[in-house]
Amino acid sequence: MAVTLKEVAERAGVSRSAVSRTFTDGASVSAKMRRKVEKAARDLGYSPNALASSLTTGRTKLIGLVSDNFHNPIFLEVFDLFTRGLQDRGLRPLLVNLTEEKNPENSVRMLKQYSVDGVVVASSTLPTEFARAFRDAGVPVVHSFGRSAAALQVHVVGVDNVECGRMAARELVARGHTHVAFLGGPDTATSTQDRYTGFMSEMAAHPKIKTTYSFADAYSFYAGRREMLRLLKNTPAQAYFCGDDVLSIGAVSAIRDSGLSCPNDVGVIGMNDMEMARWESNDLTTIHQPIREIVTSSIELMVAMLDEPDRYPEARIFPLSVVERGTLIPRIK
Amino acid sequence: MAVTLKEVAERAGVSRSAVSRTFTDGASVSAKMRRKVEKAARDLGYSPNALASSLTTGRTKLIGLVSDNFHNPIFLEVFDLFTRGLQDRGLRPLLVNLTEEKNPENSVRMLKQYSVDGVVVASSTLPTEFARAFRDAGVPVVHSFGRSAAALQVHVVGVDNVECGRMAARELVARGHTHVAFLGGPDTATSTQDRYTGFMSEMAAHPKIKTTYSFADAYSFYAGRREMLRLLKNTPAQAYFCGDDVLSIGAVSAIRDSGLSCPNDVGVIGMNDMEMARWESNDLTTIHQPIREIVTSSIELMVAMLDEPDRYPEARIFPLSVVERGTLIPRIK
DNA sequence: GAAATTTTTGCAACCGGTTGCAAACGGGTG
DNA sequence: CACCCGTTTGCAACCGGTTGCAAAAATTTC
Repeated sequence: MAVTLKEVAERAGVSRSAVSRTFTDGASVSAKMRRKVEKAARDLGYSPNALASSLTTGRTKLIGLVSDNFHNPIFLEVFDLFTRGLQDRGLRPLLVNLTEEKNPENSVRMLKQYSVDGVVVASSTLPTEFARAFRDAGVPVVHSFGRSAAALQVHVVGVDNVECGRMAARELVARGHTHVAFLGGPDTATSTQDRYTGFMSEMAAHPKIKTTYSFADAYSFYAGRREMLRLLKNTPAQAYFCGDDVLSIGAVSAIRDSGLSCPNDVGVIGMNDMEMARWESNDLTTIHQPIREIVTSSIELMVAMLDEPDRYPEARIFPLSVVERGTLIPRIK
Repeated sequence: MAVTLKEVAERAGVSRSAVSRTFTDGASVSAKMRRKVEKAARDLGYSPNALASSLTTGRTKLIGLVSDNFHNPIFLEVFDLFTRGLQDRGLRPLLVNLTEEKNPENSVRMLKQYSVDGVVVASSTLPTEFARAFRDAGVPVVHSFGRSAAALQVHVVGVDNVECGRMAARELVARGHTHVAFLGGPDTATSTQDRYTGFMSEMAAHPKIKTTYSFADAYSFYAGRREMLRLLKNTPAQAYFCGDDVLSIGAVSAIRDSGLSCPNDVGVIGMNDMEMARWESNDLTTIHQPIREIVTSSIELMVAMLDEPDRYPEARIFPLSVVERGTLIPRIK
């Protein structure tokens, strides 16, 4: 079917090695030879078989892009950034959907079978064992949007979710509220756990402010809406830190549909600052997570690891910032 | 690094062929042999190299998943369905982001280099030349969400966008409006062109109803909002068919922010019925596109083509249906 | 229990490339 | 022109598997 090296060699009247060399840069070929080979290759429409060469070189330029987050629109932005960034560096993303996959075994095996050069785990909800499983299989791993444990086992790029929780708490405190609350995503997600910890630790410094918390069962609109509707049946807090923008939008819809004003009766601050948060119809006050920078940095780290697989693991933590919009009353003073 | 067939063979004290055979189903191996080999393989942690075997079998189980639509949240649903569907059949999606790519050459070459078994082009905006370019390269192609031309060149799975335009027109007519309009996405997208054609052809049967049209420059919130704000400066139509849900949500936000009521002063009907359309905060009347069925069918078609590459091209067209929600006044009568 | 038949196994060539090594080449010196 | 040295080229082995073929083993038949 496809044109092979051998055919090109025959047509150009040279050895197979010569053809191979003209297509690997850094190899020694004379100008004359190169011209002959390129002509023959062009005539035949030859392009080298990347998989065959990977057999000897040990590199496939395939990168496993593993995620379990196919429902939160922010991940479309993430996939866009990852695919383009990888492509620009000549790497090919092999997408793995881990939704409903409770253990990493299968994916590890599959990615090993395809000899990926590295794996990017892009998820804030997957337990750290997943990333570790890939590392244990001897594959370079970057965990984007992951948790940076003290005893770092794999490279992590993301934000400090504990600090995120604190930051949200400080924002709510700065509004002068007397009752604030944490409305997290599923409490199995590491990001939720950390934000909860941060939120609570900051609030511990303000014992006079009543602080409550609860968890929605997913990072989704309906989970947020449902949980907020439930909360509104009793005495709700004056403002909520929701663990995610989509969740927040659901919560806001619950507040408004209950005949309450969103910033005035019940405030909401989200997390992520996805594109949709900016839409005038949502106008969500939220904490900005620099996803572009996180993705870019993850890719750079991945590229570096391809040359230096045993690189000492590092955590790259990016700063967060509050984006003030219309779902939280202004700071006092 | 990785364990090879040869090592397993040595440890089990058998030939390499024997090992190969126990890992290819349908091959002849005795139960005793199988046990020996599997034991050795397990001890060594062996798993066969899919790329090496592809060299002789000519199959990689790699499927190029090509798209240029990384900004419309509905495509996250599409990617979710595709990746899971392909995985379930033992196929691996190699994701290609065609954003900003004006010609197919590079991607065709790249996918050929990786010897993909097939290509799924998932886009309603890419010109048909892209799909054709892959077919010309001798790779099985399915164009999902594509246009089904009369002279079909590649397999297409999707909806009839001309009919979609007609259906929207009929809905607006049924409301008794005297001025309706088409607000399309970019007029370079084939889906927009077809919906425009259908809309106009249906309205031609109602000469007493004023019909106008315009195009937003993307399938995006801001494009929709911007265009609608512009339209509202003059005499707007009583109801608009917007070429996409995200566009619609932008248009609705423009209407409401201008102090007008959305169903009563200016109505909107969208297209796609993405998850977000259902959210109470949007409550968008729209035309449902059965993406789950389209994706499933695309995958089935792809699988069929792997066995029969020269299959005669077919178009699989799925029916649309109107989902009535809150952005269009009720039908009269 | 021998012959005929079927199943299992190993050999060796092959898939499409890469690469270490040594031979061939080219050009500069003396 | 012989000699030397740096480049360029081809040979052949190898990467990790698969597979047609024939020999070996197991099973069936009489």
